Amino acid sequence: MRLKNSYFYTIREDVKDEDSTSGNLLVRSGMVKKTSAGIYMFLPMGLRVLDKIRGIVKEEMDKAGAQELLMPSMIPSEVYATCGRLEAFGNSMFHLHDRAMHEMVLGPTHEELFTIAAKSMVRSYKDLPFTLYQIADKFRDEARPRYGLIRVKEFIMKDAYSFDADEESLNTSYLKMFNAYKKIFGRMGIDYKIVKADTGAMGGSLSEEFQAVSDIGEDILVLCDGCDYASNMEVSDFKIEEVSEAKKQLELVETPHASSIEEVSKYLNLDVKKTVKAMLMNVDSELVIFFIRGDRELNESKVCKLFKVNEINFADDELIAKSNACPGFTGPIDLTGCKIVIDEEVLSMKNFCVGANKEGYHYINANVSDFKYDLSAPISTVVEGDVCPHCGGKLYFKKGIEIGNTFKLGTKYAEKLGLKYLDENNQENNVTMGCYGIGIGRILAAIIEQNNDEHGMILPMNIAPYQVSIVLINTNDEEQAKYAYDLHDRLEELGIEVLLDDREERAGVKFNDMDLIGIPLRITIGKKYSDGYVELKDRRSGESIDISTNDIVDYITNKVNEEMV
RNA sequence: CGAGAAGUAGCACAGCUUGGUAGUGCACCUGGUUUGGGACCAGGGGGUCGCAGGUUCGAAUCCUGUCUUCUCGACCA
Repeated sequence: MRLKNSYFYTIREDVKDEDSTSGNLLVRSGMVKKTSAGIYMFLPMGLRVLDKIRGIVKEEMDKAGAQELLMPSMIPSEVYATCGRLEAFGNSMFHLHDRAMHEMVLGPTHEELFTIAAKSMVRSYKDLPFTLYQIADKFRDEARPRYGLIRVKEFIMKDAYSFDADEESLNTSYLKMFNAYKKIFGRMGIDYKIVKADTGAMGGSLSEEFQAVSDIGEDILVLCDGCDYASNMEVSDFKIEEVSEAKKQLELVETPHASSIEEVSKYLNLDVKKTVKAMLMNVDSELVIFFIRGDRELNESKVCKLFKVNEINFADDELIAKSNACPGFTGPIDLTGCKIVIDEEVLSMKNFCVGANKEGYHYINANVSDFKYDLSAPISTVVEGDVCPHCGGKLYFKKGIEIGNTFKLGTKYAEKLGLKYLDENNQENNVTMGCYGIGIGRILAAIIEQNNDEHGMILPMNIAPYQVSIVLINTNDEEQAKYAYDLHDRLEELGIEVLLDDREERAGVKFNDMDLIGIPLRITIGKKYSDGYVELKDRRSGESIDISTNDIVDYITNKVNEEMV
């Protein structure tokens, strides 16, 4: 490709409305352009990169035996109503209607349609198993789009669905996809972790996330320094530390104006780990007060699962008034008028501090035997330094960008949509499903977040929009120009993707642009040409060497092949 | 959805307090000098100052409303 007379631009300064390195570099390189919040155009240079990522994903899906198809984006609402997912997605789904006022949605994910497609084909156990996938746009009305391509309202996703006769067969299909994912992210050189995760609106029994490690990641990954335990904070467990301490006498103490945990522990000169705080929540319009150790947070996803609800909210004053709780000084002792749930950890705590349900007072040396409760369950989040539930090692955190997710769905969708098969004994059974997603755009953002410097993005050979660039320094030198065009043509004939910068710009402008868009190898044709040499520069290492014009084609061919994975 | 900030040329911004010819840098066009890491000189093109009302002889500037974008939170497969 020649740059002269082609669509290509770059922006020299950071743009104001991008809040991430990758978002800024994508916009500055002219790969994408924001249409509105969370919606982007992919311009020619950006589409090439996207296609590379898509290509690798497709290759590995095909190798794993999955078959590609394409589903529509505009889908009748009834399809989602069948499995109760209109509610599950709520207002993160885009709604529209056709001229006959039929209610439609823009698909946020496609379990239902794939299940319906499978129904057309599956009759007997002999028809199973198989796996289908598509690479297509998904629509989710994010409350707050963020970080360039990472959180957007319209995005390209690879979603695959496996169909099996039973759980055992699902495990095989699942493992195939799981291994394909490892290959995909491995080939792209992404630094990632696989963590156990919440199944959320998808439902099912197991969910594992592929998380690209990055400081701008929105998920917290809980990792262990002693073993390979890895989980999303939403579902992360920890080992409760036993406190062996003689029980002391309960005591009411004055704590004027100290209502927050920090204030109380400071005022009483107590370790926060010796305090228990109350979370006054509205669960299904009922007041539930949760008690957890002072330094922890309430884990919403664990609580939601416990109560089988989609969401919990803070209780309002009206609801709180149904109990004798005193916000800021709420404690479990003699608390009435609400449901009391304590974290499992509290059972192991001794002589802790709790609110006294009386303005300006707390109890110290409280113990579980001092109060009644309705339920005890693990309901709090992990903090760094907690003990690993598997090996006893120390847990630490990293942030991650979710680039892939695999689910064992089980029979949820098959049951609701009537996807059944006849087994060897002529018995009707539900098909067991799995689903597997990869965010194509997120991968691009994650790669850039992990690979950039002050000059721009540094893309791997198999992702970069072009493998090699040729910078023709002096476009007026006819001999050098002719050589540049010839070299370009010869490399292209050999199947190498070349970008020839033949614009009438100064050398620095061209160098900077090639660096910005992350082309791995750059050939410079300039002052050493008369001696029979061109310069070859490696984007990642920054090292450059002079190569004879006789050897450059072979050298480039070998180097490109070497780096393609 | 709650709180805050901002919308002026393709991009980044000044001007607004105190109303009176719409500016700067980059980018773009023409000519010249340059030519290996974002050149220089001279000349030039490009704006209904987010939108709609209002106040005023006169509004980018003051007032009201509205839309959009960004930040923090809530939400999030």
